Amino acid sequence: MSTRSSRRKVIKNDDAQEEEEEQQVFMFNGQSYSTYQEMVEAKRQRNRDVLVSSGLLEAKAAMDNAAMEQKRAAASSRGLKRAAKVPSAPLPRRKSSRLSGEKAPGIYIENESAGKFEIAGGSYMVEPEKPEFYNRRINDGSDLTVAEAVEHTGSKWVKDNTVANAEYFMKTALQDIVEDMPIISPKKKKGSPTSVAKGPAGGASYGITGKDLQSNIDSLSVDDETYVAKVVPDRIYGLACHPSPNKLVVCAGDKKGHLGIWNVDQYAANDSSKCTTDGVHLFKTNGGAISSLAWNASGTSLLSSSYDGSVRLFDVNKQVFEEVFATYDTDDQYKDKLGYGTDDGYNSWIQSMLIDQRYESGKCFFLSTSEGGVMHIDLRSKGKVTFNQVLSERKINTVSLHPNGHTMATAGLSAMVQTWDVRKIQSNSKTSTKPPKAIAWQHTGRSVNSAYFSPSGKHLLTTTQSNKLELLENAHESSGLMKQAKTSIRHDNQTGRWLSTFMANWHPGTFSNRELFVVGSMKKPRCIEIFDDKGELLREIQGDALTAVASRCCFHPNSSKLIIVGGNSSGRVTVAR
DNA sequence: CTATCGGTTAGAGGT
DNA sequence: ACCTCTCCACCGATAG
Repeated sequence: MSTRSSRRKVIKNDDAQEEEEEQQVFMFNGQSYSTYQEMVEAKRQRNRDVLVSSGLLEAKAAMDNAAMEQKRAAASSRGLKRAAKVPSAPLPRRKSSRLSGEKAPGIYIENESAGKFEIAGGSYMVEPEKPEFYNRRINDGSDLTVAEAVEHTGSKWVKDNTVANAEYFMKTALQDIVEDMPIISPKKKKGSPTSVAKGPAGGASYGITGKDLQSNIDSLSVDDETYVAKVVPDRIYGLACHPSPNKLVVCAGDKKGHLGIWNVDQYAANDSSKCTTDGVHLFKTNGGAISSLAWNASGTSLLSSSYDGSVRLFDVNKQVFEEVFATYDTDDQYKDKLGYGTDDGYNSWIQSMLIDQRYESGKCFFLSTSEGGVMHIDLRSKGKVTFNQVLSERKINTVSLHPNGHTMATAGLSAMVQTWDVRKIQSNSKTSTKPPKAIAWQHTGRSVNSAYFSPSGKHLLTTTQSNKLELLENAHESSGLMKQAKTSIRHDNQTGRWLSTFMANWHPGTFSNRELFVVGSMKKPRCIEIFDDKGELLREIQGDALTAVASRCCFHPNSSKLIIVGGNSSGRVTVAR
């Protein structure tokens, strides 16, 4: 349909000279109108009709109603609470130096880009603000006591009893929890490890099967606000449960380097009137986002890796956060550091960490970097970098080790999933004779958030930016281009820039040959999804207490009942049990 | 090839 | 009820 009006000049009388008067006719939709205004009115009426007939008005009304109905529930107030604001004295009125006649020193901005600028002119030079420690780390790398780690969180979070509460929990309560743990780990064989040690989490089979498993899954709920607490101030990157089968202690690491530890059942165990913390204890252990958090199998040490390039280890017996690894550039002053020469520049950081389960101590781990590097660190004796190799041109998001103990999967921004033989990776990119070669690979079109081997090793589970969850069968046996995944689940993984990316995560045990994984979801109402290794959606857990997207989720590794924890973008942790 | 931009996305906290 | 802040997540396009 034409919406253009046509304008015609009609000459009424050719002969009459003074009859040169123009008479205009305004055409619209085949109708003629004698005045412009009438034509416009007709056009407006047409537009109104189109709007009404399109149904958009009804649709809008329906949406408005729906929006009214599902009003956002208020976020849980359990957990961290800010110290009350102290009203500050009004600042003295600023005096203009220009008005008071002071002369500028004749400086000007020489070069400005990306938020940085150089000041030139005169003798006045402004030194760019230098961070106090390498890569804005929390300190020079020395040990951090529990009290210091609490104090680093700042006055906003530290109240009268905060330090004492945290010290009591870390020293007494946590030690009790560790001592209370049954000894599950089998004796370790001497010599070079051939398979992943069956720690409490390592692929142990659980008694729950068939109907019991389903009813266990069905019983999971997030209805009560006691299931939610603010554990860290900012967005959650790393999430981990303490491996104790009897107690629920959840740890979360946030964007700013905070570590929050939530003793979930403190209320049940203690007289609630005495609890001022809701069981939440906050520390700051790293200077940048905590990219990964993990407990060793025996629950004695907690490792945190950070964007600031450091890895800290909290040992329950030593009661300090020890910097066990940190990246440094090739400046001579760092020559003696373990991480000498592992920092590739200003936009290089540790993207993920994986505890190497072949060694029970938890003293060996893999690190992946934003520059596509993978390192293996071994702290058992003096501390060494077993290897440090560039495996990708772009950031590597996750590293996963197959239970066979030698097939490693990497995934990241290069839009590829790749497998490698760790036994064949030489120690250093610079000195090795040949660069490492992938055993197998698959192209995913877009970046891969994560790729994890299932506890049995049968499946490699990927979460991708092309909105898929995929299960690759026996990926450790393929070479060359991998076969397309048999199971591919459509899943909205567009979390945008304010939420942590989704990373579908396995339960570390098996359920008589059945395996489970958990993943967050953008669906409304908000929910957490559980799938099995066939790709079947077993449950969407939703409830009144789950009001925000749980972008990082994991299972409790050892509880005989299923427990899921999820972390959201405001530092809150939700427990489904 | 590198840097930068705009678009997308969700939630809390303050007024 | 609105407005503001988040600012290395990632994609695709564009400029230099």
